[in-house]
Amino acid sequence: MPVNHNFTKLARQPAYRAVSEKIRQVILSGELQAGDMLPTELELAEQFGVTRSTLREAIRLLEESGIIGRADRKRLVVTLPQTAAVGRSVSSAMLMHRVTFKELWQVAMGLEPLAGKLACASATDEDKQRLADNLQHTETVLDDHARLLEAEIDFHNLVASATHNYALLQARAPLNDLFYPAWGAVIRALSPGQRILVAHRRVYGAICNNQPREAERWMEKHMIDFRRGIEMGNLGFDQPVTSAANTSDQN
Amino acid sequence: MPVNHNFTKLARQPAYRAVSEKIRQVILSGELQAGDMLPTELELAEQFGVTRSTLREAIRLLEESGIIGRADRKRLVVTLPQTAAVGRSVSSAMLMHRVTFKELWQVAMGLEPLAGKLACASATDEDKQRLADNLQHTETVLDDHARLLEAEIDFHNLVASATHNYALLQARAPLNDLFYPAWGAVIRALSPGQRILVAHRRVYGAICNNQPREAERWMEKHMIDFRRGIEMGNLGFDQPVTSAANTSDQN
DNA sequence: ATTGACCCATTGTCCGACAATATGTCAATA
DNA sequence: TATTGACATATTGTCGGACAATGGGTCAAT
Repeated sequence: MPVNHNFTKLARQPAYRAVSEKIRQVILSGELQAGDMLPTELELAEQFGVTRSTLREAIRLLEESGIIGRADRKRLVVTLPQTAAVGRSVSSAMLMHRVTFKELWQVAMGLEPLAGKLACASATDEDKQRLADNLQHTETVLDDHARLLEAEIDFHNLVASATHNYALLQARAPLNDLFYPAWGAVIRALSPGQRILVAHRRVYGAICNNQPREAERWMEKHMIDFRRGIEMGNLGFDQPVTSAANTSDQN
Repeated sequence: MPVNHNFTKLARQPAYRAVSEKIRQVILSGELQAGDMLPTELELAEQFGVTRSTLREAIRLLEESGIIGRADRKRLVVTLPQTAAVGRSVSSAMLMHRVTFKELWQVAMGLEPLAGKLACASATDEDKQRLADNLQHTETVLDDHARLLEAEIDFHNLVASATHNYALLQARAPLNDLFYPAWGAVIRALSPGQRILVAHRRVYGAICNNQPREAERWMEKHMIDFRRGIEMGNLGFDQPVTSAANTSDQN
C-alpha cells in the first residue's frame, strides 16, 4: 500500500519573475524611492546575471504595476503609481467578472458619501476653489451631454481628492472607469442636468461650511438619484457594465 | 512673432505595448473568454508580425494584470483575475504612497459595515456555514496570536464574499494586504481575543437573521475597536503602514 | 541665443540558438 | 489490464549577438 504523504507542489519561478520580485522588494522597502533612476538595462542585466531579454520581461511586469516608468523616454525611473494606471488593471478585472451596475452602485454608496464627509475636514482652500470652478463650468454645459458627464466625473474626483486619502482614491478608482461612464446613458436619456447641479452645489456648500453630515447626506441622495435614473431609463441596473470608452489609444 | 498653436504631443507606443493592448481589447470585448486557450507564442508572434521576444514582453504586461496565465505550465490561457493578484498591484501602490493606518481605517469604516449589511441579503447557506466554521475555529485559537489574526482576516473575507459583490471584494482587497496585517501588532499587544469573538458573533448572528442594520452596526463597532486598539497600543495610527509580510516567495 | 553637424549611449526590435520540460505514442512488463 | 520505460515532438525559458532609431550631449557656426 502506497504511503500517502502529499508533498507540497514545489513552485519554481522563472528568472524574469524572480528578478521582478527582487526589484519590487527593493523599491517597496524604501531602498529606492520614487524619482530615483535605475541603471541601464544592460547594467541591470549584468548585476542579476541574466540577459537583457530576460531583464526586459521583468521590467514589463513592474511597468504594468505602475511602479516604474521611463523618464524622458529613456532611462528607467521609479515612479509613484498613478491612480488611473493602477485602476485600469482593476477595471479590467471587473469587466471580466461581468460586474453589474448594481454592484458598482453599492460600492459607490459606500465610498462617495464617505468621501464627502471626510472632505469636510481635510479640504484645503485650493480644493474648494477647484470645486467652485467645476460648479461654474458645469452650469455652462448643462445641455451638452458629453461635457456634462465629464464635469460630473470631475466633480466626484475633486471631492475624493479633497480627502487627501490615497487609499480612498484608489478604492474608488474603478468607479471612474466603469460606474460614471455607464451612467452617461442616463444623462443622454433624461437630461438631469439641473438635478445634478443642485446636488453638487449642496455637497460643495457642506464642504465649505464643514458640515460632514450634510455632505454625506447629499452625496447619498445624489447616488440614489443615479440609481433611479438607471431604473427609470430602463438601462439594465442588473446588467454587467460594458467597457464602452476603453480605447485608451488605438493604432 | 511665432504662431502659438501647441500641437498635441503625439504618443507613439512601442510594439510590445500595442500588441498587449490589442490582446487585452479582444479579451475585454468578450471575443475571448476566460478559459480559452491562446495560440503558442510563435504563432501569436507571426500573427502580429513581431518577434517572439517582443510578443513575450507584451505577454508579461497582461500577465501582471492577471488576465492571462498558464495552464499546466505550458499553453497560455485567458484567466479570470484573482482578487489577490490584482490587489497586490494596488497594495504596492499604496505602500509607495506611504498610506497611513488612518487612511486605511477610514476606507474600512466605509466598506466593512457595508459588507455586513449587504451580506444579510445575499448570504447563501454555504456562506453562513463557512462563517460558523470560522467562529468555531476562532474560539480554539484565541491565545495564539498568529492564528487569531489569520482567523480574523478570514472572517472579514468570508463576510465580504457573502455579498457576492465582486466590485466590493476588489475595492477592499488592500485591506487584506495592509490593514489587517498591520493590526497584528495590536493583537500581540492587547490580546483582544474575546472582544473580537463577541463582535464576530454579533455580525454572524445578524447575517443569519437577516438584520442588515445590526450587521452594519456591529461591524462598525468592530472597526472602532480596531482604531482604539491601535491608539491604546500607541502603534502609530497616523504612521504609514509597512509591508511586513509581503514576501510572497523568496529565492 | 538659436541652429546645425556630429558623436554616443540606450532603447526597441529582430534573429537564431539551445536546454529543460510537457505531451503523446508505443512497446515492454508485471 | 494497468503500470512502467523509452522515445519523438512541441513549446517555453533563457541566452547571445545584432542593428536602426532616438534622445542627449558637445561644439562650431551663425
